Amino acid sequence: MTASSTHHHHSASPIWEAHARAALAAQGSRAGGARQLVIAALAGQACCASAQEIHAQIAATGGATGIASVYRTLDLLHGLSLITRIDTGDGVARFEPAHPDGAHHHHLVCDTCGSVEAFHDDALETVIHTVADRVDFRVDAHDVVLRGACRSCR
Amino acid sequence: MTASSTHHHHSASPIWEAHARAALAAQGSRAGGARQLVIAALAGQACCASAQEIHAQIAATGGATGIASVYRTLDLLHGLSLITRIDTGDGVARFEPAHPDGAHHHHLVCDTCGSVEAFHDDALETVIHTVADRVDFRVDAHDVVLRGACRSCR
DNA sequence: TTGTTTGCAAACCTTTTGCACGTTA
DNA sequence: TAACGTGCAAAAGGTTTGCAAACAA
Repeated sequence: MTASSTHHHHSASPIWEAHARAALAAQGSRAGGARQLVIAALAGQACCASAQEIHAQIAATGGATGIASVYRTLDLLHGLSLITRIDTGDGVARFEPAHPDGAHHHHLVCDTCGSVEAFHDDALETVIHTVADRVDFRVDAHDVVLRGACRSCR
Repeated sequence: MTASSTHHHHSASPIWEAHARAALAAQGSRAGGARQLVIAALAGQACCASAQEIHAQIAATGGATGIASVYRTLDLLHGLSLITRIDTGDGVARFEPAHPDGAHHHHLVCDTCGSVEAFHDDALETVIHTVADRVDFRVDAHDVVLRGACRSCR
């Protein structure tokens, strides 16, 4: 049994939040207000979210942040490999926490309604590592996106 | 022997070009000038290309086309599944001919120089189909992007 | 002729950047 | 205080759309 379900594995990551804060501090970054809000929003999301969505969610919880700070924080976190960037094909970048243990999932994107679900598959990971070893390329990361119709749109 | 090399499989597709033209005609579309130029440019490309690149290449070969017509044609072709859309992660959509026999490849993207190479792997295709069968989602297409550093940037 | 396609320009959206002000350590 | 972070507004792409002229069938 190599495959898990498509259910989300977590809807909030206090562990990741602490990890991210520590990594930033260790790197010499300061703990500004906008930065904290973005990290908290990322930690609280179930799957990937765009910069605009994170900005909106911060506003919805009473926070106030410039959109530029959201983009700058995402850029900073991504540069430190604290978040993963996902392109679901609609021209908008989405992000989600990158777990320190390397655990990650891939995405099912509905072409009709645009919803995104997560899935994980060990056999898929194994094959990708095999491919990564044989190509003349140093592979640091990989993305797999399955497109089609979700349960409700099907 | 399940895996092929990372070399490009074709640098021009007259077969695809005829196929695309026939599909458009069968569907009632007219053969306008811009449309022909975009189809010819797609047929002649080795791997995926963005709308802007296709537009530039048409200009380079003496053609003249409005960028809007390039986007409209790409949209039309994509809607008929005559081309595949690839997102390499830089926020620009890229396209390449979709072969009628379903043959396709995936991409290696260099995070340093942005170059894109193609690769194919049968085991990867098999695993993806297995995953597609088990998830609660109708999977119509899939994309795999491996990121890292190409030979020259490594 | 008649509906389709095209080109231009303007509009849209996401993302980036310059710069002055506010904040952290 | 000295460097860093933030917000605003403007700029920079890429992509889409309205519309009148050009064109294919």
